Amino acid sequence: MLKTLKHEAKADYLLDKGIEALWCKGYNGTSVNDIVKAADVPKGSFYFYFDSKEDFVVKALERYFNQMFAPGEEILNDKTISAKQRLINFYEYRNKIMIEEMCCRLGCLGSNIGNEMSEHSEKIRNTILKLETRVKSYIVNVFIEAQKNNEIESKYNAEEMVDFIEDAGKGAMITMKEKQSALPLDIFLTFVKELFLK
Amino acid sequence: MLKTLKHEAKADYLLDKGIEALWCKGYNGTSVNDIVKAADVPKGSFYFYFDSKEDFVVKALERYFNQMFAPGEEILNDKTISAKQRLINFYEYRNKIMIEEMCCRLGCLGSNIGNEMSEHSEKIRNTILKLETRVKSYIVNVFIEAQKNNEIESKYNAEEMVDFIEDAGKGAMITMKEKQSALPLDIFLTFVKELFLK
DNA sequence: ATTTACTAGACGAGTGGTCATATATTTGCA
DNA sequence: TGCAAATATATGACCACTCGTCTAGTAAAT
Repeated sequence: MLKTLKHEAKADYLLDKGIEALWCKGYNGTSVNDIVKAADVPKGSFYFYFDSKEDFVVKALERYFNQMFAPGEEILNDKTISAKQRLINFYEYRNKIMIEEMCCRLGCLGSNIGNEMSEHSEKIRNTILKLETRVKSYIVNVFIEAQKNNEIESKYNAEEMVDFIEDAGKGAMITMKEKQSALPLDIFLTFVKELFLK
Repeated sequence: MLKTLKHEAKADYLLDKGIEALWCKGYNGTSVNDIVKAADVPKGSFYFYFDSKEDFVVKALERYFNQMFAPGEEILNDKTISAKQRLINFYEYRNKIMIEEMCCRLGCLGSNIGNEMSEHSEKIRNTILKLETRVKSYIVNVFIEAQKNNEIESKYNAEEMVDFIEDAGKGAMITMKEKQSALPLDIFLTFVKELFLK
Protein backbone atom coordinates (compact mmCIF):
# COMPACT_ATOMS: atom_id res chain seq x y z
CA MET A 1 0.00 0.00 0.00
CA LEU A 2 2.79 2.37 0.93
CA LYS A 3 4.75 1.40 -2.16
CA THR A 4 1.67 2.03 -4.28
CA LEU A 5 1.50 5.55 -2.91
CA LYS A 6 5.19 6.11 -3.61
CA HIS A 7 4.73 4.70 -7.06
CA GLU A 8 1.84 7.04 -7.73
CA ALA A 9 3.73 10.02 -6.34
CA LYS A 10 6.65 9.51 -8.70
CA ALA A 11 4.38 8.86 -11.64
CA ASP A 12 2.60 12.12 -10.84
CA TYR A 13 5.93 13.91 -10.62
CA LEU A 14 6.82 12.66 -14.09
CA LEU A 15 3.39 13.72 -15.32
CA ASP A 16 3.82 17.24 -13.94
CA LYS A 17 7.18 17.66 -15.62
CA GLY A 18 5.85 16.16 -18.82
CA ILE A 19 2.77 18.38 -18.87
CA GLU A 20 5.03 21.44 -18.98
CA ALA A 21 6.85 20.10 -22.01
CA LEU A 22 3.71 18.85 -23.76
CA TRP A 23 1.92 22.11 -23.19
CA CYS A 24 4.69 24.05 -24.85
CA LYS A 25 5.85 21.69 -27.58
CA GLY A 26 2.92 19.38 -28.30
CA TYR A 27 2.91 15.62 -28.72
CA ASN A 28 5.31 15.20 -31.61
CA GLY A 29 7.53 18.01 -30.39
CA THR A 30 8.04 16.42 -27.00
CA SER A 31 10.26 13.34 -26.74
CA VAL A 32 10.37 10.82 -23.94
CA ASN A 33 13.92 12.06 -23.41
CA ASP A 34 12.64 15.60 -22.88
CA ILE A 35 10.34 14.34 -20.16
CA VAL A 36 12.84 12.22 -18.26
CA LYS A 37 15.50 14.92 -18.50
CA ALA A 38 13.09 17.54 -17.16
CA ALA A 39 12.28 15.21 -14.26
CA ASP A 40 15.92 14.13 -13.85
CA VAL A 41 14.90 10.49 -13.98
CA PRO A 42 16.65 7.77 -15.99
CA LYS A 43 15.08 6.90 -19.27
CA GLY A 44 14.39 3.30 -18.32
CA SER A 45 12.19 4.38 -15.44
CA PHE A 46 9.75 6.02 -17.81
CA TYR A 47 8.61 2.66 -19.11
CA PHE A 48 8.34 1.31 -15.61
CA TYR A 49 5.71 3.92 -14.80
CA PHE A 50 4.01 4.17 -18.18
CA ASP A 51 3.24 1.73 -20.97
CA SER A 52 4.10 4.12 -23.77
CA LYS A 53 4.31 7.75 -24.71
CA GLU A 54 0.66 7.62 -25.72
CA ASP A 55 -0.31 6.18 -22.33
CA PHE A 56 1.69 8.93 -20.65
CA VAL A 57 -0.12 11.64 -22.57
CA VAL A 58 -3.55 10.19 -21.78
CA LYS A 59 -2.67 10.32 -18.07
CA ALA A 60 -1.12 13.76 -18.41
CA LEU A 61 -4.34 15.07 -19.95
CA GLU A 62 -6.41 13.61 -17.12
CA ARG A 63 -4.14 15.15 -14.52
CA TYR A 64 -4.09 18.49 -16.32
CA PHE A 65 -7.87 18.75 -16.52
CA ASN A 66 -8.35 17.75 -12.91
CA GLN A 67 -5.79 20.26 -11.69
CA MET A 68 -6.83 23.12 -13.93
CA PHE A 69 -10.55 22.75 -13.52
CA ALA A 70 -10.63 22.51 -9.73
CA PRO A 71 -10.69 26.30 -9.12
CA GLY A 72 -13.12 26.74 -11.99
CA GLU A 73 -15.45 24.22 -10.46
CA GLU A 74 -15.40 26.13 -7.19
CA ILE A 75 -16.27 29.35 -8.98
CA LEU A 76 -19.15 27.68 -10.81
CA ASN A 77 -20.47 26.13 -7.59
CA ASP A 78 -20.33 29.22 -5.37
CA LYS A 79 -24.03 29.51 -4.60
CA THR A 80 -23.59 32.90 -2.89
CA ILE A 81 -23.26 34.43 -6.35
CA SER A 82 -25.87 34.60 -9.09
CA ALA A 83 -25.61 31.95 -11.79
CA LYS A 84 -24.94 34.43 -14.54
CA GLN A 85 -22.21 36.18 -12.56
CA ARG A 86 -20.62 32.80 -11.79
CA LEU A 87 -20.39 32.12 -15.51
CA ILE A 88 -18.77 35.47 -16.12
CA ASN A 89 -16.40 34.95 -13.20
CA PHE A 90 -15.50 31.54 -14.58
CA TYR A 91 -14.60 32.84 -18.01
CA GLU A 92 -12.74 35.80 -16.54
CA TYR A 93 -10.76 33.44 -14.33
CA ARG A 94 -9.86 31.21 -17.25
CA ASN A 95 -8.74 34.17 -19.31
CA LYS A 96 -6.62 35.41 -16.45
CA ILE A 97 -4.89 32.05 -16.15
CA MET A 98 -4.14 31.95 -19.85
CA ILE A 99 -2.85 35.50 -19.94
CA GLU A 100 -0.91 35.90 -16.72
CA GLU A 101 0.40 32.48 -15.95
CA MET A 102 1.22 31.49 -19.49
CA CYS A 103 2.10 34.85 -21.07
CA CYS A 104 -0.30 34.25 -23.98
CA ARG A 105 1.99 31.58 -25.35
CA LEU A 106 0.61 28.18 -24.46
CA GLY A 107 -3.15 28.08 -24.73
CA CYS A 108 -4.98 25.04 -23.37
CA LEU A 109 -3.14 21.73 -23.27
CA GLY A 110 -6.37 19.92 -24.05
CA SER A 111 -7.17 21.72 -27.26
CA ASN A 112 -3.53 21.82 -28.32
CA ILE A 113 -3.20 18.06 -28.10
CA GLY A 114 -6.75 17.57 -29.34
CA ASN A 115 -6.00 19.54 -32.46
CA GLU A 116 -2.70 17.78 -33.07
CA MET A 117 -3.64 14.21 -32.22
CA SER A 118 -7.39 13.62 -32.69
CA GLU A 119 -6.76 12.25 -36.14
CA HIS A 120 -3.95 9.98 -35.03
CA SER A 121 -4.84 8.47 -31.65
CA GLU A 122 -8.29 7.26 -30.71
CA LYS A 123 -7.19 6.89 -27.10
CA ILE A 124 -6.15 10.53 -26.88
CA ARG A 125 -9.19 11.72 -28.82
CA ASN A 126 -11.60 9.87 -26.54
CA THR A 127 -9.79 11.03 -23.42
CA ILE A 128 -10.09 14.68 -24.42
CA LEU A 129 -13.69 14.20 -25.45
CA LYS A 130 -14.52 12.69 -22.06
CA LEU A 131 -12.72 15.42 -20.09
CA GLU A 132 -14.17 18.29 -22.10
CA THR A 133 -17.65 16.82 -21.79
CA ARG A 134 -17.27 16.73 -18.02
CA VAL A 135 -16.21 20.39 -17.83
CA LYS A 136 -18.96 21.39 -20.19
CA SER A 137 -21.65 19.68 -18.13
CA TYR A 138 -20.75 21.88 -15.14
CA ILE A 139 -21.01 25.00 -17.25
CA VAL A 140 -24.29 23.92 -18.82
CA ASN A 141 -25.83 23.34 -15.40
CA VAL A 142 -25.02 26.86 -14.27
CA PHE A 143 -26.19 28.16 -17.62
CA ILE A 144 -29.58 26.49 -17.23
CA GLU A 145 -29.82 27.86 -13.72
CA ALA A 146 -29.20 31.36 -15.06
CA GLN A 147 -31.87 30.85 -17.68
CA LYS A 148 -34.36 29.73 -15.05
CA ASN A 149 -33.56 32.88 -13.07
CA ASN A 150 -34.18 34.96 -16.21
CA GLU A 151 -30.62 36.25 -16.07
CA ILE A 152 -29.92 34.86 -19.53
CA GLU A 153 -32.23 34.78 -22.52
CA SER A 154 -33.89 31.38 -22.42
CA LYS A 155 -34.80 30.97 -26.07
CA TYR A 156 -31.41 29.35 -26.66
CA ASN A 157 -30.59 25.71 -26.19
CA ALA A 158 -28.16 25.74 -23.27
CA GLU A 159 -26.01 22.87 -24.59
CA GLU A 160 -25.59 24.45 -27.99
CA MET A 161 -24.86 27.88 -26.64
CA VAL A 162 -22.21 26.56 -24.25
CA ASP A 163 -20.72 24.56 -27.11
CA PHE A 164 -20.52 27.71 -29.17
CA ILE A 165 -18.98 29.73 -26.36
CA GLU A 166 -16.45 27.03 -25.52
CA ASP A 167 -15.43 26.81 -29.15
CA ALA A 168 -15.11 30.56 -29.40
CA GLY A 169 -12.80 30.36 -26.38
CA LYS A 170 -10.71 27.64 -27.98
CA GLY A 171 -10.31 29.66 -31.16
CA ALA A 172 -9.49 32.80 -29.22
CA MET A 173 -6.61 30.94 -27.60
CA ILE A 174 -5.15 29.97 -30.96
CA THR A 175 -5.28 33.58 -32.10
CA MET A 176 -3.83 34.66 -28.77
CA LYS A 177 -0.83 32.44 -29.46
CA GLU A 178 -0.50 33.70 -33.01
CA LYS A 179 -0.69 37.35 -32.00
CA GLN A 180 1.05 36.90 -28.66
CA SER A 181 -1.63 39.16 -27.30
CA ALA A 182 -4.46 38.93 -24.80
CA LEU A 183 -6.77 40.92 -27.06
CA PRO A 184 -8.57 37.89 -28.57
CA LEU A 185 -9.50 36.72 -25.06
CA ASP A 186 -10.80 40.19 -24.18
CA ILE A 187 -12.93 40.29 -27.29
CA PHE A 188 -14.15 36.78 -26.51
CA LEU A 189 -15.33 37.88 -23.07
CA THR A 190 -17.01 40.98 -24.43
CA PHE A 191 -19.11 38.98 -26.83
CA VAL A 192 -19.90 36.27 -24.32
CA LYS A 193 -21.43 38.96 -22.11
CA GLU A 194 -23.21 40.31 -25.15
CA LEU A 195 -24.71 36.91 -25.89
CA PHE A 196 -25.90 36.65 -22.30
CA LEU A 197 -27.65 39.99 -22.57
CA LYS A 198 -30.20 39.00 -25.13
CA MET B 1 13.33 31.71 -68.00
CA LEU B 2 11.88 28.41 -69.10
CA LYS B 3 13.91 26.58 -66.50
CA THR B 4 12.68 29.03 -63.90
CA LEU B 5 9.13 28.08 -64.79
CA LYS B 6 9.98 24.41 -64.60
CA HIS B 7 11.68 25.04 -61.30
CA GLU B 8 8.64 26.83 -59.94
CA ALA B 9 6.28 24.16 -61.24
CA LYS B 10 8.20 21.43 -59.48
CA ALA B 11 8.43 23.45 -56.28
CA ASP B 12 4.66 23.99 -56.43
CA TYR B 13 4.16 20.29 -56.98
CA LEU B 14 6.22 19.54 -53.88
CA LEU B 15 4.21 22.14 -51.99
CA ASP B 16 0.90 20.58 -53.01
CA LYS B 17 2.00 17.14 -51.91
CA GLY B 18 3.47 18.55 -48.71
CA ILE B 19 0.33 20.52 -47.87
CA GLU B 20 -1.64 17.27 -47.79
CA ALA B 21 0.78 15.74 -45.32
CA LEU B 22 1.12 18.90 -43.20
CA TRP B 23 -2.62 19.35 -43.04
CA CYS B 24 -3.09 15.86 -41.70
CA LYS B 25 -0.03 15.39 -39.51
CA GLY B 26 1.16 18.85 -38.57
CA TYR B 27 4.68 20.26 -38.59
CA ASN B 28 6.45 17.88 -36.26
CA GLY B 29 4.42 14.92 -37.48
CA THR B 30 5.46 15.47 -41.10
CA SER B 31 9.01 14.64 -42.10
CA VAL B 32 10.89 15.83 -45.15
CA ASN B 33 10.89 12.17 -46.14
CA ASP B 34 7.10 12.07 -46.05
CA ILE B 35 6.98 15.00 -48.42
CA VAL B 36 9.50 13.76 -50.97
CA LYS B 37 8.01 10.27 -50.92
CA ALA B 38 4.50 11.63 -51.50
CA ALA B 39 5.85 13.62 -54.43
CA ASP B 40 8.11 10.77 -55.65
CA VAL B 41 11.08 13.11 -55.74
CA PRO B 42 14.57 12.26 -54.49
CA LYS B 43 15.29 13.45 -50.99
CA GLY B 44 18.31 15.46 -52.01
CA SER B 45 16.15 17.58 -54.30
CA PHE B 46 14.14 18.96 -51.43
CA TYR B 47 16.96 21.28 -50.39
CA PHE B 48 17.47 22.37 -53.94
CA TYR B 49 13.95 23.79 -54.00
CA PHE B 50 13.69 24.94 -50.38
CA ASP B 51 16.11 26.29 -47.84
CA SER B 52 14.75 24.25 -44.96
CA LYS B 53 11.68 22.53 -43.66
CA GLU B 54 10.63 25.81 -42.05
CA ASP B 55 11.00 27.63 -45.37
CA PHE B 56 8.92 24.92 -47.04
CA VAL B 57 6.11 25.30 -44.51
CA VAL B 58 6.05 29.10 -44.88
CA LYS B 59 5.62 28.69 -48.63
CA ALA B 60 3.08 25.89 -48.17
CA LEU B 61 0.98 28.16 -45.94
CA GLU B 62 1.07 30.94 -48.51
CA ARG B 63 0.04 28.58 -51.29
CA TYR B 64 -2.68 27.03 -49.14
CA PHE B 65 -4.26 30.36 -48.23
CA ASN B 66 -4.14 31.63 -51.79
CA GLN B 67 -5.74 28.46 -53.14
CA MET B 68 -8.34 28.04 -50.43
CA PHE B 69 -9.43 31.64 -50.20
CA ALA B 70 -9.93 32.25 -53.92
CA PRO B 71 -13.53 30.91 -54.04
CA GLY B 72 -14.29 32.62 -50.74
CA GLU B 73 -13.12 35.91 -52.13
CA GLU B 74 -15.45 35.52 -55.10
CA ILE B 75 -18.39 34.86 -52.81
CA LEU B 76 -17.57 37.91 -50.70
CA ASN B 77 -17.24 40.11 -53.79
CA ASP B 78 -20.41 39.05 -55.60
CA LYS B 79 -22.18 42.40 -55.67
CA THR B 80 -25.40 40.88 -57.01
CA ILE B 81 -26.05 39.59 -53.50
CA SER B 82 -26.66 41.58 -50.33
CA ALA B 83 -23.65 42.04 -48.05
CA LYS B 84 -25.18 40.12 -45.18
CA GLN B 85 -26.12 37.20 -47.40
CA ARG B 86 -22.62 37.17 -48.84
CA LEU B 87 -21.22 36.75 -45.34
CA ILE B 88 -23.59 33.89 -44.63
CA ASN B 89 -22.79 32.29 -47.97
CA PHE B 90 -19.09 32.62 -47.21
CA TYR B 91 -19.32 30.89 -43.86
CA GLU B 92 -21.61 28.21 -45.29
CA TYR B 93 -19.15 27.61 -48.09
CA ARG B 94 -16.27 27.30 -45.67
CA ASN B 95 -18.19 24.85 -43.50
CA LYS B 96 -19.07 22.79 -46.54
CA ILE B 97 -15.41 22.54 -47.53
CA MET B 98 -14.39 21.44 -44.06
CA ILE B 99 -17.15 18.88 -43.76
CA GLU B 100 -17.41 17.36 -47.21
CA GLU B 101 -13.95 17.57 -48.61
CA MET B 102 -12.10 16.75 -45.41
CA CYS B 103 -14.56 14.47 -43.63
CA CYS B 104 -14.35 16.54 -40.43
CA ARG B 105 -10.83 15.32 -39.83
CA LEU B 106 -8.40 18.01 -40.86
CA GLY B 107 -9.61 21.46 -39.92
CA CYS B 108 -7.75 24.47 -41.28
CA LEU B 109 -4.06 24.09 -42.11
CA GLY B 110 -3.46 27.66 -40.99
CA SER B 111 -4.80 27.32 -37.50
CA ASN B 112 -3.40 23.81 -37.11
CA ILE B 113 0.12 24.98 -37.83
CA GLY B 114 -0.48 28.28 -36.04
CA ASN B 115 -1.46 26.45 -32.89
CA GLU B 116 1.46 24.06 -33.10
CA MET B 117 4.24 26.38 -34.20
CA SER B 118 3.50 29.98 -33.14
CA GLU B 119 5.59 29.52 -30.04
CA HIS B 120 8.51 27.96 -31.91
CA SER B 121 8.93 29.77 -35.22
CA GLU B 122 8.62 33.50 -35.68
CA LYS B 123 8.71 33.08 -39.45
CA ILE B 124 5.73 30.73 -39.39
CA ARG B 125 3.89 32.82 -36.82
CA ASN B 126 4.28 36.02 -38.84
CA THR B 127 3.32 34.29 -42.07
CA ILE B 128 0.06 33.03 -40.60
CA LEU B 129 -0.64 36.39 -39.02
CA LYS B 130 -0.16 38.12 -42.35
CA LEU B 131 -2.35 35.67 -44.26
CA GLU B 132 -5.15 35.63 -41.70
CA THR B 133 -5.12 39.42 -41.56
CA ARG B 134 -5.57 39.57 -45.30
CA VAL B 135 -8.55 37.20 -45.25
CA LYS B 136 -10.06 39.03 -42.33
CA SER B 137 -9.87 42.40 -44.04
CA TYR B 138 -12.06 41.10 -46.87
CA ILE B 139 -14.63 39.89 -44.41
CA VAL B 140 -14.56 43.11 -42.41
CA ASN B 141 -15.20 45.14 -45.53
CA VAL B 142 -18.33 43.18 -46.36
CA PHE B 143 -19.37 43.34 -42.71
CA ILE B 144 -19.13 47.12 -42.69
CA GLU B 145 -21.11 47.26 -45.92
CA ALA B 146 -23.83 45.15 -44.29
CA GLN B 147 -23.86 47.48 -41.30
CA LYS B 148 -24.23 50.50 -43.57
CA ASN B 149 -27.18 48.80 -45.24
CA ASN B 150 -28.71 48.16 -41.81
CA GLU B 151 -28.61 44.43 -42.43
CA ILE B 152 -26.49 43.91 -39.35
CA GLU B 153 -26.71 45.67 -36.02
CA SER B 154 -24.24 48.54 -36.24
CA LYS B 155 -23.53 49.09 -32.57
CA TYR B 156 -20.70 46.55 -32.80
CA ASN B 157 -17.17 47.28 -33.84
CA ALA B 158 -16.83 45.39 -37.12
CA GLU B 159 -13.19 44.40 -36.59
CA GLU B 160 -13.87 42.98 -33.15
CA MET B 161 -16.97 41.14 -34.18
CA VAL B 162 -15.24 39.53 -37.15
CA ASP B 163 -12.34 38.61 -34.86
CA PHE B 164 -14.78 36.94 -32.52
CA ILE B 165 -16.58 35.08 -35.29
CA GLU B 166 -13.35 33.92 -36.90
CA ASP B 167 -12.10 32.64 -33.56
CA ALA B 168 -15.38 30.85 -32.93
CA GLY B 169 -14.92 29.18 -36.31
CA LYS B 170 -11.36 28.14 -35.45
CA GLY B 171 -12.49 26.61 -32.19
CA ALA B 172 -15.41 24.87 -33.84
CA MET B 173 -12.97 23.17 -36.17
CA ILE B 174 -10.94 21.79 -33.27
CA THR B 175 -14.09 20.38 -31.70
CA MET B 176 -15.16 19.04 -35.07
CA LYS B 177 -11.90 17.07 -35.22
CA GLU B 178 -12.27 15.84 -31.66
CA LYS B 179 -15.87 14.74 -32.17
CA GLN B 180 -15.42 13.72 -35.79
CA SER B 181 -18.71 15.45 -36.37
CA ALA B 182 -19.98 18.43 -38.32
CA LEU B 183 -22.22 19.51 -35.47
CA PRO B 184 -19.84 22.15 -34.04
CA LEU B 185 -19.75 23.87 -37.43
CA ASP B 186 -23.55 23.83 -37.64
CA ILE B 187 -23.84 25.37 -34.20
CA PHE B 188 -21.23 27.92 -35.17
CA LEU B 189 -23.29 28.99 -38.18
CA THR B 190 -26.49 29.16 -36.17
CA PHE B 191 -24.98 31.56 -33.68
CA VAL B 192 -23.25 33.64 -36.33
CA LYS B 193 -26.66 34.26 -37.88
CA GLU B 194 -28.00 34.99 -34.41
CA LEU B 195 -25.29 37.57 -33.82
CA PHE B 196 -26.13 39.22 -37.13
CA LEU B 197 -29.78 39.49 -36.12
CA LYS B 198 -29.30 41.80 -33.19
C1' DA C 1 34.23 23.58 -72.13
C1' DT C 2 31.93 25.77 -68.74
C1' DT C 3 28.15 26.74 -66.20
C1' DT C 4 23.86 25.41 -64.22
C1' DA C 5 20.36 21.95 -62.64
C1' DC C 6 19.70 18.23 -60.07
C1' DT C 7 20.46 13.95 -56.99
C1' DA C 8 22.39 10.02 -54.19
C1' DG C 9 23.63 8.87 -50.10
C1' DA C 10 26.10 9.71 -45.98
C1' DC C 11 26.20 12.50 -41.51
C1' DG C 12 25.58 12.98 -36.59
C1' DA C 13 22.03 13.46 -33.60
C1' DG C 14 17.82 11.87 -31.96
C1' DT C 15 13.49 8.67 -31.91
C1' DG C 16 10.34 5.41 -28.99
C1' DG C 17 11.12 1.43 -26.80
C1' DT C 18 13.66 -2.85 -24.59
C1' DC C 19 16.35 -5.32 -21.49
C1' DA C 20 19.81 -7.35 -18.45
C1' DT C 21 21.52 -6.24 -14.39
C1' DA C 22 21.72 -4.04 -9.89
C1' DT C 23 19.76 -2.42 -5.70
C1' DA C 24 16.07 -1.39 -2.38
C1' DT C 25 12.09 -2.82 -0.01
C1' DT C 26 8.64 -5.89 1.65
C1' DT C 27 7.11 -10.35 2.88
C1' DG C 28 6.66 -15.07 4.85
C1' DC C 29 8.54 -18.14 7.87
C1' DA C 30 11.74 -19.97 11.72
C1' DT D 1 13.29 -11.01 16.05
C1' DG D 2 16.29 -12.56 12.27
C1' DC D 3 16.80 -13.70 7.73
C1' DA D 4 16.04 -15.59 3.30
C1' DA D 5 13.04 -15.37 -0.58
C1' DA D 6 10.22 -12.57 -3.35
C1' DT D 7 8.95 -8.40 -5.17
C1' DA D 8 9.45 -3.53 -6.50
C1' DT D 9 12.29 -0.06 -8.37
C1' DA D 10 16.52 1.93 -10.66
C1' DT D 11 19.78 2.26 -14.35
C1' DG D 12 21.87 3.27 -18.78
C1' DA D 13 23.55 0.78 -22.63
C1' DC D 14 21.41 -0.67 -26.61
C1' DC D 15 18.03 -1.70 -30.58
C1' DA D 16 16.52 -0.52 -35.23
C1' DC D 17 15.04 3.27 -37.22
C1' DT D 18 14.19 8.23 -38.55
C1' DC D 19 15.34 13.08 -38.30
C1' DG D 20 16.84 17.51 -40.97
C1' DT D 21 20.72 18.77 -43.45
C1' DC D 22 24.66 18.88 -46.50
C1' DT D 23 28.53 17.57 -49.46
C1' DA D 24 30.29 15.65 -53.36
C1' DG D 25 29.07 14.23 -57.41
C1' DT D 26 26.40 13.34 -62.02
C1' DA D 27 23.42 15.05 -65.78
C1' DA D 28 21.99 18.61 -68.74
C1' DA D 29 22.01 22.90 -70.91
C1' DT D 30 24.61 26.65 -72.90
